[in-house]
Amino acid sequence: MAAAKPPKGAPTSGAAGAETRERLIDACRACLRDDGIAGVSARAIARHGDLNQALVFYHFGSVDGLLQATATEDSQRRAALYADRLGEVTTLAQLVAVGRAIHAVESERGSTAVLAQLLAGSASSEGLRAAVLAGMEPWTSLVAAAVDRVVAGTPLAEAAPTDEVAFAIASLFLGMEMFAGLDPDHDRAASLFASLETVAGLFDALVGRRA
Amino acid sequence: MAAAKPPKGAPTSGAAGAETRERLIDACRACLRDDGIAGVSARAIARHGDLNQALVFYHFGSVDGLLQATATEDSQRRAALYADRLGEVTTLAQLVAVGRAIHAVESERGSTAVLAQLLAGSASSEGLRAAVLAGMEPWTSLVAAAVDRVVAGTPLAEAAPTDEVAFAIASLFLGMEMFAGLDPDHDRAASLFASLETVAGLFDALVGRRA
DNA sequence: GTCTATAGTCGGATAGAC
DNA sequence: GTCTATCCGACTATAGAC
Repeated sequence: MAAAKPPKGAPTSGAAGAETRERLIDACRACLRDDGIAGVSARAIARHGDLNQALVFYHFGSVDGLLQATATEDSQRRAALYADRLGEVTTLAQLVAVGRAIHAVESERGSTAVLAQLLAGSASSEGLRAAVLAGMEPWTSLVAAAVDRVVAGTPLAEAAPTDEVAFAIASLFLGMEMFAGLDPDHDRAASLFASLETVAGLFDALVGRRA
Repeated sequence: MAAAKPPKGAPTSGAAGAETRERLIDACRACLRDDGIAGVSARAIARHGDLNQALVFYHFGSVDGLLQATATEDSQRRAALYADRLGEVTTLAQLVAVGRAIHAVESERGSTAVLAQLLAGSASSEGLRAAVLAGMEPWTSLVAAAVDRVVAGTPLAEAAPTDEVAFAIASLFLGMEMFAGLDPDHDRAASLFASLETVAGLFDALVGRRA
């Protein structure tokens, strides 16, 4: 319920401490990916990174603080990594192609699964909820801008406000990943993207765009 | 990790026990909705339903057993409730309208949020994973059949295999609900459905359908 | 079938040695 | 900054009274 309260502001400034901080966040990611939010604890995280349990509290004040830091760092990494590619999108086919590529990478890394678990955890932590929400904003802005360019000058520009489409795309990614965890055998997302590319091609042709 | 193992098969057959079973499942739902999977415990569930903590173990063998029973019952309820309406869908506009109605009801009840939490929890419980997966099947079949009727005779019949569209729709619902929990102030799902109805109208007109 | 009581375990968090 | 040791509360699960 309480936000992160490290002993004194940010206790880490030296180089040694900064590396430990990173290792803790990495371990937290791995723990979320392998065991889910329900399996997270300071001890479980420490086991995943071969670290000492007390370090969680020294560097982040609480388990919740570490989860918040993980959410923040993950979303910054994502935005930095994909800003360029999303910025170049001008057709639906390109948007779908970029989406497919991003999904492939993030799914492989398990990053979307981690986000899903953080979201689930935000039901019981106000601070985590705020951190995840703040982290989503730059991402959805990027997608919204891309959608803006795709529909510009088509009849859909009015019908499908970009915020909503960006929201739909983000929701789709997240939901797909949650279901993917259920049944890892067949990768439905991959075949869905293949179908989407066909539809996107039809759409672009319809509105007179070329890739 | 272990599946449900009630003391002896199904220990409940009398009427009194059956009611307690229901109250436990209701309390489990409420607990998942309010606190998320990370906040679930036999004690927390008991508090939500004003019940005794030991009853969880008598009726379901373990907390995980109760979560599995909740997943199963919830999906049966959902399928029974919406089979009729989905069965009558033949246009995209109808499908979107039914989707909007279902989302409104389920979102209000918190049922989709409960499903999202159960899915998150299935990362750490093989038994729960199986229960949720089994519960999804009748539902996706219904949606797939509806999509089948919608695209029959259009160019999309080839491009968008119904299983994938059903998967996409289910994913979208789930993802939307998870994000909705982040930011309950504006209901993005509602405005998205409004936009979708416009697009659906365009599509139906394009393929020569009328609602 | 439901309750109280309790054994045993695990996790959050801190104190203090190094 | 990192480690060990530890307190304390919450949890799962069971035994046994009612």
